[in-house]
Amino acid sequence: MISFDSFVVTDKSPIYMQILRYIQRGIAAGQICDGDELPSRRVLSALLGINPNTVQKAYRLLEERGLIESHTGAKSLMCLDSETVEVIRAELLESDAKAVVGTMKQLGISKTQALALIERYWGEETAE
Amino acid sequence: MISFDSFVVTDKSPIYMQILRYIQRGIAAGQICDGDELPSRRVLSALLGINPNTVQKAYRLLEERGLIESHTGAKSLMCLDSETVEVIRAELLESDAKAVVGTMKQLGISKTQALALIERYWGEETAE
DNA sequence: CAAACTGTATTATATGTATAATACAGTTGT
DNA sequence: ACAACTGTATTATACATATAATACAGTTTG
Repeated sequence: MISFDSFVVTDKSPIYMQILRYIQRGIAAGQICDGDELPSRRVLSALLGINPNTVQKAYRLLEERGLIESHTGAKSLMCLDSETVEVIRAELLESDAKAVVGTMKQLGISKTQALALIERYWGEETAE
Repeated sequence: MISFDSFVVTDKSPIYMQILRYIQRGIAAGQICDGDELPSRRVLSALLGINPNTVQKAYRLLEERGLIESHTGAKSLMCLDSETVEVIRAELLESDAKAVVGTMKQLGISKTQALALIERYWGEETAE
């Protein structure tokens, strides 16, 4: 069963989009795998304190992207192959990197300063 | 006169928020200074191809934050002191750094990998 | 079988964002 | 003074997001 423990709604973007991204990041990080069971619409909505329709909207998008399989009455399952996982991972990495480079450049930060800043905010990550 | 040449509406967030951020980043980068003249609501809306009311909403927020001064009939001017500029700069840097660190960590990237990725996407920035 | 769960669909309501069309008061430039 | 610009305000409309309250069909489980 996919966990939503670390899901938080701080963002101002639509909740159904945040759910979508949460799943995609889970896939990219290898925490969410093919065949994994998703919480039901009602259960997840109760868990997150949001409307079932909002969860449904997110799940519908995931299905349209071919990432999950849903059938009336049955539980919804993740539907992934290794190629899909790699594509998602690459997409997320690229968009993240581009975003940070873009905003930092706009602030007039040098590459060295940017790297130092990120290193500092990485915090107590010791190993690696 | 403050330039909006490098302003683009790609983001999904509200346009008036994007205008707000654009100004704030300009302030932080030192491109926008105290006393600078803002384009009028009508002119900027025509320039960006959006509704005057949307620009007004952004300008109103800037005024509520004390960053601009507006008076009926008169042109709107930036209203900044060095302390304000530093606060804005620090806020933007912190939120950007936190955002990228958060998302990269969620993807299970190591600090070294993250730094390498950013360095790569920084592109052809030669000096510094 | 029957109860309790699934997914799916519909209708209504509220709010935020954006547009459109005006209107009016104050300032600026000729 | 007068025209052309400013800022500000109002009303109406449209769309996206989110909630609420149901309803129904299919499955899973005891």
